[in-house]
Amino acid sequence: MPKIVDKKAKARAISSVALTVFRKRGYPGTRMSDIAEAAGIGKGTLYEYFKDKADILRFEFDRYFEHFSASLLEAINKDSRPSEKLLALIDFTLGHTIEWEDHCAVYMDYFSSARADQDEGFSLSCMYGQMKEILMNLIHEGQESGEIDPAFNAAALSELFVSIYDGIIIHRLFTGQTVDRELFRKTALNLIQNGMIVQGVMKG
Amino acid sequence: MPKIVDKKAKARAISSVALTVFRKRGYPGTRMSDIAEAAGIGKGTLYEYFKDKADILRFEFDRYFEHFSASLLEAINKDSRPSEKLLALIDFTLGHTIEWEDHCAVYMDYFSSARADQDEGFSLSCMYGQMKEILMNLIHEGQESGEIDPAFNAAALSELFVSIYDGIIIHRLFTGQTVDRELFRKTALNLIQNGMIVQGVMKG
Amino acid sequence: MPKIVDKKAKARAISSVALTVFRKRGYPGTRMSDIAEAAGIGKGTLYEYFKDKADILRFEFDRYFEHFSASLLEAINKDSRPSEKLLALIDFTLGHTIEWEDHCAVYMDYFSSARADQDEGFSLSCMYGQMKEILMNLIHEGQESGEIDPAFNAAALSELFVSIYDGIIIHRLFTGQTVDRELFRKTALNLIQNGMIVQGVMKG
Amino acid sequence: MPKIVDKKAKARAISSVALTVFRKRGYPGTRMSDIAEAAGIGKGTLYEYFKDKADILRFEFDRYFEHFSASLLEAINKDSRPSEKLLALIDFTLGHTIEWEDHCAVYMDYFSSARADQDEGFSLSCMYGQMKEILMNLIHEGQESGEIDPAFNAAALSELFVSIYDGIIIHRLFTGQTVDRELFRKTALNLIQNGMIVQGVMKG
DNA sequence: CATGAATGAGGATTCATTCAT
DNA sequence: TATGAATGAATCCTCATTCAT
Repeated sequence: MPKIVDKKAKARAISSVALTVFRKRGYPGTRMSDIAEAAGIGKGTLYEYFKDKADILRFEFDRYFEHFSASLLEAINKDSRPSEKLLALIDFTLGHTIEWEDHCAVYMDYFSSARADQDEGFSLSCMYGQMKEILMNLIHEGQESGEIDPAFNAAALSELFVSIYDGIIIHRLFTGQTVDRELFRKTALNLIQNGMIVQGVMKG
Repeated sequence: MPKIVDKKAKARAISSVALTVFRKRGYPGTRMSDIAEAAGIGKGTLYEYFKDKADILRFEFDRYFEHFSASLLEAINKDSRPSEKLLALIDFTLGHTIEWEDHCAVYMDYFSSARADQDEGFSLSCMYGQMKEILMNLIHEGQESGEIDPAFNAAALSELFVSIYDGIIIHRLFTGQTVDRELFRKTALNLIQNGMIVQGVMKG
Repeated sequence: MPKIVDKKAKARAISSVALTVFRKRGYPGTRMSDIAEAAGIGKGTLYEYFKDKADILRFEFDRYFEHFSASLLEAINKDSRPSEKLLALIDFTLGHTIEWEDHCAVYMDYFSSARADQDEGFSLSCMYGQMKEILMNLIHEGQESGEIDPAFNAAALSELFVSIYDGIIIHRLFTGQTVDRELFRKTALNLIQNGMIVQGVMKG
Repeated sequence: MPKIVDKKAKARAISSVALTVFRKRGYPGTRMSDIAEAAGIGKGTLYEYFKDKADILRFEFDRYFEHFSASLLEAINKDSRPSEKLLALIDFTLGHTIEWEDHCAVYMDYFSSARADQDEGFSLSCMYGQMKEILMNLIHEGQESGEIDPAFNAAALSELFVSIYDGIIIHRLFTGQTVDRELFRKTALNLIQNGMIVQGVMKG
């Protein structure tokens, strides 16, 4: 009678430990043995749960992304106006970088390693594309309803938002946090709100 | 009489080639032999001009940083008002990411994977620190003169600007460019300008 | 259940093989792959048991030194008179060079070329210092009790003995053995005995 | 009209500088560029005067050995009795290690590298053989004339003398000098004299 | 299932030697 | 003759992955 274990659960437990190690040492700087040691299991055991090193990263990234996607829709649908939805979305992403801070490091690691593996053309545009799509639609709607300054190019603006999201993550990764997170979040939101929203309409 | 070579010039030529290789293959994914081959020289020759792999990057980084610092002051000093200076500074950095695109991409790549051994004399925090200092001073001045919305926390705002700078670079690294650069630059500048500047004062 | 290996025993087996390779090819001339091949294992496996090349030697050196130190005290304490102890000590060291011939040869080889980086924890001077200390004390005692010719300077004489020890080893390394070892040992002992001991007292 | 230089003289000047570098860094630890730099010439120039790195060492060794051989005969022939000749010879060699101290380091380096180069059988016995031959003859003569203790095996004793010579050199190389050289020399000579010479005969 | 011992491909770096000038 | 720029063979060491137990 084989020992019965919840493979899924153990995989999650392992990758969760791995995440903290990745966070500390960076993905390329982390050895499989580091992970095994931190998880208190044998090196070989890792391969019972994951195909290879990248697979651990991928697994944890997927968790991150799934949660992100699911929560995103929820966050948007609370509000009704396009501009409100848009701000809610942005606020959500900023909050998400705080809540899933450890994963954000992985997020960067994931892209870097993915880029390195595939000589050319590993395009993340598909993943980002989804996000930009949502943003663009909201911007368009907001511009049509007069809530958002029509002077903005929707594609450029949505790309900017995604870039800001990435930037906040990586800058924190590089320098650590120097400013209080919630203050930082509010600052960012204010800047975007002031910069984008047509005041008369919002207030009216 | 020996062959006479302009060592400085050749070092620059090599590191310049190396940079494009780093861009294509990523820093960790680039072998010294790749660089040598691309530069049309022997592997050993690299070590006549550079201490090690990181030294090649450091060399280009210095060039980048020197140019950045020098141009920055120039860009700022054209204008007189704090808010104008601030916008000029932001505009300059955005333009700089376009002009030095390869360098930016490679640094992001390097720093996001180096983490573990970030002590080799790449003055990342020094560069960011300097930048934030300048930003904060301008924001403060602008707030005192009433040009910039006093509701903003200067430290948070300057960190946000630097984050946006990083974000633009890394997002481009991940996805390539999907939006016209100049349009993108203008969009970012507009958002920041609208979001931060007190209109009455500016127009007055 | 993993393969269980007596790491200590395997390390000794490997280093033991390595020693013979060092002896044959010289320390600098021995490649890690030579050792691996001779030991019938993979190159990487060496690093499971030893930090680096020098560590293999260090391991054998420790074994040698431990055995040397332990046996030394034993050899001395059999006799009671200082002069007898001294001769026993010298006799012991001469015998030791025969018994541990390979080790001796390799150390000479190592130390005569290492010079530049003699800081890695080979306690050469410590070993010599200890030895000279013991020798000097015995000589002094012997001189006080009238067994040893008081004309000798104790420090110089003990340094001479250690030099002879080194000389016997290195000469054998260079030329191989041309004279029967036991005869050689006896000759050396006689010379020293005759040269140092005050006859009247010994015989009396 | 070519620049006329005394090739021999320049070679000697170079190898003389090289010697001091070898002494300091050891032969394997000395780079050709180190020598060139110390000699104030270009790296390539070394190859105008020497076939390769080993050739520089060999050159300097030859100088040493030639001087040694020539002076040796001189030293011996001053005295007439075998035992006096023998002691003079030993005294000469001891003095020689003091006078040619720098070369002694090279002497060891030379043998080590020679051993490393030739997988097997690089036998120094020919060189040492000459020395041992002389020693053995003197010992035999001394024993026949009753000056030297007939209990000694001449071959073993002469090998011992050569070993002591080597030992003094290498021990000094390892540990530096701790005892005054002249005192050390006298001590060694006394030990040998007392140990070997039949007193009655010498004095008689 | 679990393990960790074994592996070897892979890469950075060194340095004696060559050779164009 | 003198040079030093260029070279690439050679070697150490790392670490993801495999597999016998």
